[in-house]
Amino acid sequence: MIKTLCFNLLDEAAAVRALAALAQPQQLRAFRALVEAGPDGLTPGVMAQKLGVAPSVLSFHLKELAYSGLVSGQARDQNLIYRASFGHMNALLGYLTEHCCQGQPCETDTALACKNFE
Amino acid sequence: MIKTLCFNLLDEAAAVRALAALAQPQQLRAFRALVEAGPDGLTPGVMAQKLGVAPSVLSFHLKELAYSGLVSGQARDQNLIYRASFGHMNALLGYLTEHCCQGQPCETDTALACKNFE
DNA sequence: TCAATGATTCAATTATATTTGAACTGTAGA
DNA sequence: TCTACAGTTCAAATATAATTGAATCATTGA
Repeated sequence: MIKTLCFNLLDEAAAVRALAALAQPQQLRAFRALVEAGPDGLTPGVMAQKLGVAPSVLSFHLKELAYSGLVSGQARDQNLIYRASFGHMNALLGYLTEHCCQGQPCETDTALACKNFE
Repeated sequence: MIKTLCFNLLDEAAAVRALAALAQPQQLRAFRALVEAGPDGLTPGVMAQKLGVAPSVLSFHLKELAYSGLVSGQARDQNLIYRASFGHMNALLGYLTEHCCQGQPCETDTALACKNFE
């Protein structure tokens, strides 16, 4: 059965922004922490502790991630909550699948195939 | 039916290298050109023309791509042939699916779902 | 209102990436 | 052997990204 969730494909510039955001180790870790946290998200304070980085550094990296579209922040009470934008991550995977595997072995269902071997 | 092709998951450092390689517009274009070209690959000369970049610049970018594992080069007659390493690209998609979408909407078959809407 | 907390901003520094153009290497054909 | 061709390498210049620490802003609780 096909899931009904859909997403827009990115253009090259958007894909490059998203890739660049994830190509930075601190940002990749920050993003993964948000993915793990799921829809509840995390506050910058908690993340800074988890990741062991200075608040200003984290703030810088979160801004980069937000600019790339991969995370979003929302004020809530006295805290901010950041969340992974799963739809955008999806769109990135869609871009890569569409433009970087064209007609090749990794097409369409390889990711699924992989699942079966892990 | 599950395809039998498999690939190793990347570690964080390898994933960052591959993401960084694709996060550079020239490199992304070079890689896409190789993906398009498929198993036949392309020579640097042809690529330089296609992409409109100086040979030394292309050489630099191909080296980056090769270092990341996403392309490989092979001497053949008087030319070099570069090819996309589809298995490595696969491994990158595997890493992203595994570590950046955990238990979220984009899990497993969303890429397929996307296919149905394009 | 005042201090404390949570987070961002900014300018300065440091570190990395990218481009350029010239020099170099290896191979093939005259 | 000499020249031409296909690519790569290298040092220098330029551009961009990441870290630091201090200053700032907004919100809460006393």
